[in-house]
Amino acid sequence: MEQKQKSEFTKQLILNESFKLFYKNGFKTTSVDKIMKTTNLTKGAFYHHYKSKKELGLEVISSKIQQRVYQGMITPLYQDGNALAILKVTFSERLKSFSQYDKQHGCPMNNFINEIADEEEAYQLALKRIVEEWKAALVYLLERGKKEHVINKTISSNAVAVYLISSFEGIRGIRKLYNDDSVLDDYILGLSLYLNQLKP
Amino acid sequence: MEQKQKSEFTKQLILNESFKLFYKNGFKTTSVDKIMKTTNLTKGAFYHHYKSKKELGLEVISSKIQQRVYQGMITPLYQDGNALAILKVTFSERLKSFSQYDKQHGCPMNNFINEIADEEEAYQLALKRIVEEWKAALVYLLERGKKEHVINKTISSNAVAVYLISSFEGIRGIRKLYNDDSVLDDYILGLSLYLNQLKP
DNA sequence: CTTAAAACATACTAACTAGTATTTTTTATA
DNA sequence: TATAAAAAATACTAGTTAGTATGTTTTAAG
Repeated sequence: MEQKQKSEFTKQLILNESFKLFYKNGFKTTSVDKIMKTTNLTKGAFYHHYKSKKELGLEVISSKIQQRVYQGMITPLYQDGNALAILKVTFSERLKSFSQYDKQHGCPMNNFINEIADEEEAYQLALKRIVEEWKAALVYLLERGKKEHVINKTISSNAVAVYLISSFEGIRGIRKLYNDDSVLDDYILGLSLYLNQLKP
Repeated sequence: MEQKQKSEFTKQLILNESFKLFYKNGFKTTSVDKIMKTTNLTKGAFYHHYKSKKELGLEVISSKIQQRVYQGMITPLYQDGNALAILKVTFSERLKSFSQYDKQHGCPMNNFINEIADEEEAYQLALKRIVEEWKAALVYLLERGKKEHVINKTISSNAVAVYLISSFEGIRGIRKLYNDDSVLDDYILGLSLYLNQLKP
């Protein structure tokens, strides 16, 4: 009984440290050796729990990264309340809540997308799954907003959802180039202009 | 006299092949060995022309990538004509003009930003320079549009410029996840909705 | 034609890479 | 408490990495 728990703990430890190192230094340039050094375990433990680095990468995406996006950007969209206000708050508060570290290193999902999505279909699929769920949540909220006469019925929810996701992921990258938040402030202003124009 | 030309040709050859390989496989995972194999030259030639891989990376950014962004996204903004129409055409035509290969591999600049901007200040600066010139061109065009009563004077040109750049770079990444253009069509629709709302 | 420098080639280093083979330690259970 | 399986450690392989040291070839200029 205790063994299973300990084993699961080890696997999670490797997963957590991997996520951190991938976020900090990139996936391809983080070695299994480096990961295992931070866990104070050895390669034997790694290959006991994961059959390859690729398998680990996929699990980091479908577990750690998905959780993060859900918590920060998807779950809030299912709240009750004015759809437009929820959009505005979710996007801008998320940006404002990031630590200096997170601003400097961008979006873990976007980093993965740009580093390895064009390399291997398995990564592509795992990442697409998250984006699609994000998009679905946005479309749901926009449609609700339309029903409740808060959002212009003539606009395409799909198009707005894609545009919102694109701009958010884009700014997470652009922000890496700067050492202050002015570009984020510009983005938030641009976003709120955009959202205001979705009114009926 | 001839020597200088040949030497310059070699340096450009290395630069061009590097750009292609960085675009295809990423910067950190493209080795100097691989680059020199595609040029049919050897390591001796490489380190004669470039003092390090980092120096090469910086030159790829400030030369190859800058040229590409200028040609595709900046120069067109300085055309005469309706500012809003120029924006719409420049962004959507650029997206539509990409080859399958370019759609799959995203934006070279955005790839660099997400791969190495948080690693080394020199890369950050070289990339920022391009983004700033792009932003300046957009702001110039938006201001001209305001003067010519084509664009709403109350909006912030800076904010719109940042929002446009973010969404464009974002969609270039998101598109990597898909095998068809529907997400690009959604983006273009979302963009034109957005641009229409910039009218006075 | 000689000479020196520039352009490039060859052969190396030391560190790192993903993954494997084998052994030791720990744990559950009979 | 004996035993087998799970968990983890150790030691290895074969390949790759950026960069260097030392050659050889080519070219320009006297």
